[in-house]
Amino acid sequence: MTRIIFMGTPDFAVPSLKRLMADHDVIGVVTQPDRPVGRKQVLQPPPVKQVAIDNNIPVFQPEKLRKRDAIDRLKAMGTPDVYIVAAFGQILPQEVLDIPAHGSINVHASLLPRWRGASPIQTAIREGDSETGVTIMQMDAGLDTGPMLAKRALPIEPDDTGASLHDKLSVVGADLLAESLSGILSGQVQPQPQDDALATLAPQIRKQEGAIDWSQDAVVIERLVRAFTPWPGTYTTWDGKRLKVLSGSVVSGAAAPGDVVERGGTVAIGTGDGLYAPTQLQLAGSKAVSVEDFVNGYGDFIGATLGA
RNA sequence: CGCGGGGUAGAGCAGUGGUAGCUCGUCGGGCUCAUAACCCGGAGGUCGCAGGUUCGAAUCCUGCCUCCGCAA
Repeated sequence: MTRIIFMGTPDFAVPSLKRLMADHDVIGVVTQPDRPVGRKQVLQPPPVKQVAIDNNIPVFQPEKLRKRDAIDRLKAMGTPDVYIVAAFGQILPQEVLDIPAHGSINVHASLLPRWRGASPIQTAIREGDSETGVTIMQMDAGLDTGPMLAKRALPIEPDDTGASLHDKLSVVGADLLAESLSGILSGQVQPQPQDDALATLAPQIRKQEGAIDWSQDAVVIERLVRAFTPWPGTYTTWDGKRLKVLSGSVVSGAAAPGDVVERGGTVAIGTGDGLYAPTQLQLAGSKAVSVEDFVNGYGDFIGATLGA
């Protein structure tokens, strides 16, 4: 039984936490503070906190773990053998990393050193990678720069979305963590330094990146839509209103960027190269509908120009 | 009280005081070698709920329920 304090926040971290609880002694959970969510702005606990509460594990929710008193309170939770971090959402100062005898271990959703940073899953899809995976690493003061302890690859399917890949990787991460933890702690695993020359960065996504630029190639747009599903979503504008593009595919043909045309019975939009045929659309204020329903209701959609 | 848009036929929409309409689907018939094509015809709606104003309300007013976009 290893004594563990777990640090994580969103759904991605939940499978890892659950696996650790099954096999080890999780003496505490550190997660982000409750945040206001939804139109009502109701405070909602992060998913990881909910799991901790359900299992009677003490929870600590520091606003900033770099603050003096936050570190002191963290220490007061007890000294575990190791901190295990999965999508926690805060940068840990060296002082914190060094508290446990075995340091701090991170579960990261990419094949490091590729896609260090906050959005490895979406970025891998967006850039058209054919595979991605999970890396478990010894944390150091840098951003996902520590030596690697275990790695597992996973192909990115043509229909994978940010959501589907997220779900797969969260499970793979939990599995890999569970399988490799004892070997890591016993010193049987040789840490492998990352090759900085191969490093790429997956920075935090800003919502405005979801705005579709129809002058880009259809394949690029198609990947962006999948990568940003369901968050932060992709959109264009039509008739002065925001139009979410929820899914679609690339079809052959050509039209001026942003022009809505009809090709062989399907609705398609012109891009820089090729056509993009949306399958699910959502106009601001109404619910998501198939492109067929959309066109039934808005007869003047075909012939319009989007994103103007 | 963060800002804003909706709830009308099975689906998506139009209709802002005077007998409820469009596209798709559906049913029946026709045309065709054939069709997700085309033509003809039909069924299907207490216009979210409850009050109010009016000779008359989907349409105006009040309250409520509910869906959604932005923001966070």
